[in-house]
Amino acid sequence: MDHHDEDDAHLSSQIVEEEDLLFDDGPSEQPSLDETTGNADIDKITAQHSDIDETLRVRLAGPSTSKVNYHALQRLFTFIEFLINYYFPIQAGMDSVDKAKVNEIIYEVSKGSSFFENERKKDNAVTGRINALLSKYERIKNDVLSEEFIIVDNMIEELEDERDLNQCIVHIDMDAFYASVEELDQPHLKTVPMVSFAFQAVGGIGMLCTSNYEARKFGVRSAMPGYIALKLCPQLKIVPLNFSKYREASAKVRSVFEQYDPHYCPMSLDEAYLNITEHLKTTNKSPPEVVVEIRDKIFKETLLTASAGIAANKMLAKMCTDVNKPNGQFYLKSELADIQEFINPLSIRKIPGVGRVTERVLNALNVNTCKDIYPQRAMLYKLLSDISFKFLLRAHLGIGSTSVDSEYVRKSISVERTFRSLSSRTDLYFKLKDIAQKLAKDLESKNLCGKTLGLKIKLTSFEVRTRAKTLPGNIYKQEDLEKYASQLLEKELPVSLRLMGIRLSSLCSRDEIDQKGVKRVGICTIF
DNA sequence: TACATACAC
DNA sequence: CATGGTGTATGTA
Repeated sequence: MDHHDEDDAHLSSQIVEEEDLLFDDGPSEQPSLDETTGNADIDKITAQHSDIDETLRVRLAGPSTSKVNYHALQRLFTFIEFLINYYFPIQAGMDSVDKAKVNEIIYEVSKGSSFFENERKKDNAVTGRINALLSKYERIKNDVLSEEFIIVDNMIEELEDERDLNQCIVHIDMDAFYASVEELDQPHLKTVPMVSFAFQAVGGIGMLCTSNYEARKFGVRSAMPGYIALKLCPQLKIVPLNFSKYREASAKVRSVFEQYDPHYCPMSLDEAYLNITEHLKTTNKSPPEVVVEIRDKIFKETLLTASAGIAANKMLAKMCTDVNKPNGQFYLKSELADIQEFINPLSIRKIPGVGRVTERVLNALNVNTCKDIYPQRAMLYKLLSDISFKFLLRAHLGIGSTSVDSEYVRKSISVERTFRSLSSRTDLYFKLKDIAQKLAKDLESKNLCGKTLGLKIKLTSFEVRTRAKTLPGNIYKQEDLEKYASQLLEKELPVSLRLMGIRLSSLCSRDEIDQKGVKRVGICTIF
């Protein structure tokens, strides 16, 4: 896992590749087919009864699994299944027949572990947050909110000024990237459920990085512990990671991107944004034709397939990628009507930046699809922060950034490790030295130093704590990292830990500082 | 600034 | 038996 690819500086340690959204979100966005479609009824909002089984199961099932409303959805299940098979008859991973069973198995296997208990705690915290929001709502629900409607509608007008429909943005995502690369070398793996793994973690197989589409049919996904995957699919074939191979394949893919947008922005080894507006001026081809050409070239170069989304901005392009994966693409025309039609029926979970928790919160406020945001706008304006609210409004309007740029300014750098539970002073300080050394090495290779030092610890109970201190000057040496991190650790003792990490932020280049660690400020004159 | 959370990959 | 690592943003005190 040691990559020194400077090009990948900020990506080099990404282990888990893209989430398996196919398996997940099929059913959860389907309530829009139900009678709940249409304007969310503001009076239907009721206090959340914390259904531990339901929310916890979803939480345990992993980051990419969205809510399954067992009560409401059970009824819809056959219908949804029919629809999915009708619209996506051959897509692997869409086979969600056993989704409830998968979550059940994960739940049963996890039950009682420290991890589980911690998840339960986090889940309860979210329920508490939701109830607080709902009681806030109770107090305002009878207000007319006419002022708020006016404010929000003005806001919408302002946001409309941000809208730029003149760019053609493409989001490209390699299909089951690591698994597909492995299948090139070992074609027999294509027909068996297979995963790549990493993280020896504390024992056993470790955490899974990616799975092929055969494995996804069993509910096996990235970021799942190996032993649970084996429970779901005992015949699972587990393959070790070969990062150099993935980087090699990625370089070939990127050389194709380069031809269409020299400023393309890679998000990981297997994913990137391109702005093909300029390229389109050099050809008679339409945007989707160009993207077919790009995917074609990728295939010829690597024998790997990619999926793509084409739209007016990055958010929409990313959402479009999801529509026809794997090995497909979707073009959303840059017309207001088309954009609205595309966005409205989508589950809010499809909005990049809306995860499990936000989905739960919004669902509690009767916002299930992007369309629901609009009728609820005055209420949401009252209940959410300005930033969160504007974020939702932009999503609803289909407004997003069109800036595709590979420039990157790092804001922090860190090293963290998980290990078998440690509690003796000696062991803990030895670990800390080890981590400080790794961080010092990274700082060295990137020529960085910084003055805010953070310590992260995860107790054996999975409780996470972070402690930070801003120092008078910049540091980068192992001894300094170790010294200040030790001071922070000291105050936490005694503890039994399963993880330790050190982070350095408020960074600057070592070239910019003098011997005292004081940042040398460029003399700015007005002459 | 310090800390906890949420999210992406 | 057993649940990762790196980085960003945001809310809150």
